[in-house]
Amino acid sequence: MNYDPQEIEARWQRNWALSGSFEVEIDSTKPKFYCLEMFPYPSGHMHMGHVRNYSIGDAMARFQRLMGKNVLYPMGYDSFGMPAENAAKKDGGHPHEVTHSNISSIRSDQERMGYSYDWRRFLATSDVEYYRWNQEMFLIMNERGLVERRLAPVNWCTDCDTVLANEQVKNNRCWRCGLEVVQRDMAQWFLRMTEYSDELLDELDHISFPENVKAMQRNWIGRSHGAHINFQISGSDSVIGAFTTRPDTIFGVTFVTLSPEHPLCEEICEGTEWEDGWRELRDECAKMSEFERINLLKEKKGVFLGRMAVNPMNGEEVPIYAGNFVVATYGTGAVMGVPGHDQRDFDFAKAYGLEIRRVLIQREGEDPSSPLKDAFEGYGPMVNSSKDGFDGLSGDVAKSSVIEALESSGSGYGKVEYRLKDWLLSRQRFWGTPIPMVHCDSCGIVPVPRDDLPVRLPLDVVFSEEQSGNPLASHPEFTEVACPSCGGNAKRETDTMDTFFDSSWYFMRFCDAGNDSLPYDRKKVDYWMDGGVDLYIGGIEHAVMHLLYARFFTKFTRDSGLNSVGEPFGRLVCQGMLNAPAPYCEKCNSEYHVDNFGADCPTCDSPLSSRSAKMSKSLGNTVSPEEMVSKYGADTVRLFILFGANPEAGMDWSDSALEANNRQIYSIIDAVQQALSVDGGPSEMDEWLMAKLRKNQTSWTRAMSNVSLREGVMISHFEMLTDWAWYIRRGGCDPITARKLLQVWIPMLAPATPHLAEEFWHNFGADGMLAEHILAAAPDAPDSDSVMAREEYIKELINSGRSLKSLAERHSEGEITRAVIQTAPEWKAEMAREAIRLNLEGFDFKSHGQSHVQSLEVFQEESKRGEVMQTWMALTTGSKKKRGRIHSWSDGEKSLISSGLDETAVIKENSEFISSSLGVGSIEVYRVGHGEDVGGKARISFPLEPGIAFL
RNA sequence: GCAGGGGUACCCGAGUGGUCAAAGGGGCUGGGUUUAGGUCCCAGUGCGUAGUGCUUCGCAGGUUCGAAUCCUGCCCCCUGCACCA
Repeated sequence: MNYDPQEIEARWQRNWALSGSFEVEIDSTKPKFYCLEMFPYPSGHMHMGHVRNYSIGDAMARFQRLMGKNVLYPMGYDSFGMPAENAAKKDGGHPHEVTHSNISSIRSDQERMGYSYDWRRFLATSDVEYYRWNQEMFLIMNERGLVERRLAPVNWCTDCDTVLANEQVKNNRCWRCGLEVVQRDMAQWFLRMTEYSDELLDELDHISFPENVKAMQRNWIGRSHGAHINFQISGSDSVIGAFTTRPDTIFGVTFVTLSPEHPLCEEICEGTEWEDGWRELRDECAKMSEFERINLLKEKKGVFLGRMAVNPMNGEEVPIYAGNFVVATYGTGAVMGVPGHDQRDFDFAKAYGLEIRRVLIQREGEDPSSPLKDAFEGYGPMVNSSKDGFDGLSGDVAKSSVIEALESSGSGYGKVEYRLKDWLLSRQRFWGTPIPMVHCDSCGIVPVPRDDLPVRLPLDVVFSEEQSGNPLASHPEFTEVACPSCGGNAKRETDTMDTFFDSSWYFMRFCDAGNDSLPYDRKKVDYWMDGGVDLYIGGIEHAVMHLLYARFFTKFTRDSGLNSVGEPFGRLVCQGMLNAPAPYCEKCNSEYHVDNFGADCPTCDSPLSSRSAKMSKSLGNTVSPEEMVSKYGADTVRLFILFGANPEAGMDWSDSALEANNRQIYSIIDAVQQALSVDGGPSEMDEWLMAKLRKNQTSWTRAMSNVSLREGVMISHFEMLTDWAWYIRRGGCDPITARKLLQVWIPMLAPATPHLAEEFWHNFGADGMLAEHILAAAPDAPDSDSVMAREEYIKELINSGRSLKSLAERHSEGEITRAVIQTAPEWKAEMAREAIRLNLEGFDFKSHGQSHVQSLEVFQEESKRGEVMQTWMALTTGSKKKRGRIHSWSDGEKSLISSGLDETAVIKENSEFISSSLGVGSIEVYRVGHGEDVGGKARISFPLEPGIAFL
């Protein structure tokens, strides 16, 4: 076959589209499989990371179709967001046009790869057909009390000109542009995601996300159980509320610390000598950059505020400090200081000369007054409690006793605190879903009635670099509106939604993408989403953001009666990084742009080596999918990607490995063509090939089901080929067997290399397209094991013969021309059969083995005793390092022995093959005793391991 | 510091009590096919040895008849979070 991937691939892509092979609807006769990749932001062309993501998804979608599943596999675009808006600002035009031209180019790249999407379900979140349902969802949330507008300190990114959600701030920097964020007080729209904190956390135990993703989400939600404790300010009506997870250390409190931003600070020290100190600390903290904070915070810094607080448990007065280490936004922004049992407080107390009190001991009997070198942060019995009834209590009992006491005195209560915050939804940008709210002078904030939806983004907006702020705000046709409630003059909300809102439910919209009267039909979503998306593939970077928002959203829609399922994703696979070589300086431990290959380090002038690094524009080590596809075809690129590493593992790009995979494709083509043209007759090898086929199909199905694609591809594209080559080498040439093989092998090639497989299927003359074919499960065949073992026997014989021959060559004068093979004598074979039989009966070889051998007839022959014993031990107990053969033989080998395999006959039948494989002119074979004991090899002969002498 | 994942031969990478000197691929070496590259096929790739032996799966111990695999301690790498009370 003249392999022209460009022609073949285009042709089959056309045919699949024409016949609608991948278009699916609800079908109650088949199990469903929903395969989904995190949809892309359309930034132009597809890059290799996308190729990896979608090649994994497509392989799984195609595999599941072969398994008879009804597979939903859609594609769409997360097309709202800043890059398009920025591009419009820079180059003119409207983000809408920029976006749509990008979508068409990435889509054509995807089509060129042959991904089997149901393109009818295409969606782009920036199209009003999609985002109007965002607005509807928002209004439903509002009706359910999940929307809140409130004034709050928010994260502001100056570069992006907008606020950011907590999740979008990494190390105090904007996740998108990397600029440091600043705090601002603004009135913003929030979604009350914290309503679902517990469910979001607890359900993690029941979903199959990778452990690291679960850990990140658990961390993020950060639930801690503890107590809220009120410390009365001495001589004031005000109270400092502090959250602690360690109420059992309440008697160790020797100070209370407020965050410098805490509103009570000012009240406490205003007009006193302490005020200046506090103001200084507060200002310092407020303007601290991230870098400074990391350095400064190593040193705990605090100022006394001049007043005392009362410990509600014992009435003791302790000083109140403001401290730079107290986070304003966590808990209450106030901490009780227990230096004896908290290292941070310990350091603080040391620095400011505060009392360190021991109120827990590590173990019973320890001296309660022994001083502490460091804080003891573990649990232990309470001591030195300045109130009766607590000493001796420890752990949870101690905690709940303290909480009980606090509750009965009204000075505190048990409390669960979360790190998770409500979702800050509003963005001060144009290219997003308009928030459907109206500000009316007389009615206040009024939601847009659902019948008035959608609130459309105007298309007649001119973007320019000079402008700052949201262009919507200066677009009167958009902002001027009649109040839906009173009809008076009102202004539209100009904030738009965070784009994570769009991606929080698109997977449900895909189930019913064309619906123009509802976000989606409940029946359809309940069918496709049952048990969640069956396989969701994407990058780890969304472990917290997207995956948490989507989980929240699904629970909200469930509680609103829109769908049944509460967890959106059944199985999540995060694909690993795609790396490529980059110049690397070991001395500076840094990577440089590929332009530096062969040069010296730009920093230290030492020679650069090479190291694998994440493909990135900045290093220039990217590989263009278009280029690779035009050079080798999509199938080669897909094969390389899937075979290079399992989905979760990182993988290195390698041009030579890509070429090797291309060669592999040629080999497969040759093999398939050969299989289509063999014209011999049946042989013993047919049964073997069929046995291997069954075995391969079974392990392939298992591997693929488990998304172990590398293993799957290895079987379909490598082992199957090796088997075919062996079949031919061993003289197999039966056209009927070959067709039986192809009937199964060709479909197995489809997940990774679908075009090639489809072409084979066509040449094979099968009915219909492979894309719509269902592969029957491999039939059971009980004799497979021994058929394979028999062939394995010959392989092993050749293998050990080869290594022996090289030894023999060193010991023999002349050239080696022949081999004499002595198979094990009947008594050894008989002994092996008996050992296998006894083992099945549960015979205790350790205690009765010795006496059993001695009772055997062969043992009576004195000259043989040593060999008999040796054979018996090798068969049963083995040596220190090697187990007895009855344990190490495979089922197939055991059945060969038990059925009395005639080794001599097998070798004779295959003598020509064996002698040519061993590179000897001839071989002679007989059972030990039936000929001369050449080279004294009789003793070495063992069942399945004949003695071989080279002459 | 906390959490999660890792460390296997020249490289990538499977393997989670015995069938393991350890799959598969890449690279490298040798042979064959090819009267041209290329492709393709076969073999070798820890050391030893006319065969059952020795050493090796981050380091050091331990459990076991037997450990890459289980346990303990340590070192190193990656990822995320981080004065979170």
